[in-house]
Amino acid sequence: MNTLKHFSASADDRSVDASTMEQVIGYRLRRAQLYVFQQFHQHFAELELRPAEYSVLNLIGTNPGRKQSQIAESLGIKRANFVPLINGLERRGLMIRRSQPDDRRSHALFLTTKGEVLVKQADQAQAEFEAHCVVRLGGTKARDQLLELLERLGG
Amino acid sequence: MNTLKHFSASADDRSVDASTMEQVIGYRLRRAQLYVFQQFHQHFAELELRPAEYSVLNLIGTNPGRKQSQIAESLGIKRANFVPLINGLERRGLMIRRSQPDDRRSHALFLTTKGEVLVKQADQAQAEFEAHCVVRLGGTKARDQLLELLERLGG
DNA sequence: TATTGTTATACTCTATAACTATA
DNA sequence: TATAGTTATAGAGTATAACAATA
Repeated sequence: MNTLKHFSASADDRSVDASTMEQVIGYRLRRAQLYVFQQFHQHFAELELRPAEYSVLNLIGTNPGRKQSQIAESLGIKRANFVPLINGLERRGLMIRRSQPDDRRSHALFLTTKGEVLVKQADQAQAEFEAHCVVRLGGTKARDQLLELLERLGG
Repeated sequence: MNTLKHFSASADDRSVDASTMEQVIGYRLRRAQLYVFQQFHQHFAELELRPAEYSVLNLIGTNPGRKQSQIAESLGIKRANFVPLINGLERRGLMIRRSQPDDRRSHALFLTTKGEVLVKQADQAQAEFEAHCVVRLGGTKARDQLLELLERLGG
């Protein structure tokens, strides 16, 4: 080992300057989103629900009887990718597809009783997690500001 | 077709109510991030740079001579995934690995002249894209607020 | 023994094309 | 001919384990 490194600014000693990237909105959005999803995963581990699965069950709960394509499109999920997602939820007995008499091409989605129970638990876990985020943001006003700014960004 | 559907609130007529999910920070973060990355992709199509590739080249440009592991860790990229990423950049002649005499295990990273030229173009494209985002956010003050809120969220 | 870079691998998410059954 | 759901598949992004060279 070179003892001179203690007196020179060798590459190993210098820390990485990421100040430019830290100012980039997209980069910071990505890092924050990954972090929040990681936290979500910890809070929802017992319920065995991933973010997309929770959003689907939540949406079916507040919109019973909608077609697959309606729920999928509302969440920005391609209908082809939606199929295996709800296959898993249906296999777990959390929701069901029902054929529609008036248009036998489409399937209406409903929560099962088991699904309703899980969604209630998940909504509770989500409320607690959200409260945790609000504290870190500095209050509900800061949270509202963040949602407003994200809204303006589009998407 | 059943003409009665014009008088009843059938599932096909109702739109999906996503108001609950719209209040969820993680969900809104995800949607906004996907949208911004999609916009980024359009702005950077000519340069053939994906977000991760731009961040790597930018960081090497401002931190020449750092080890692979330093750049990778700073961006939250696992060193195993960093290898194929910079393989592509090196194959395109945008950067090079250099063996370090003082520690022959590590590779120091540098931009090539071609890489420096591309990074300058990319920084320009990024500045324009960022300005576009700032306009949508409602000014630089709103941008600073957003970055501050994302900072508080952690990650 | 520990670290750096590498390879192999697997799992998730996302995107597209083509099929089926219905309309 | 068009639509809803499905299947197959391919491409990214991400995660872990194990290895070679070096410290």
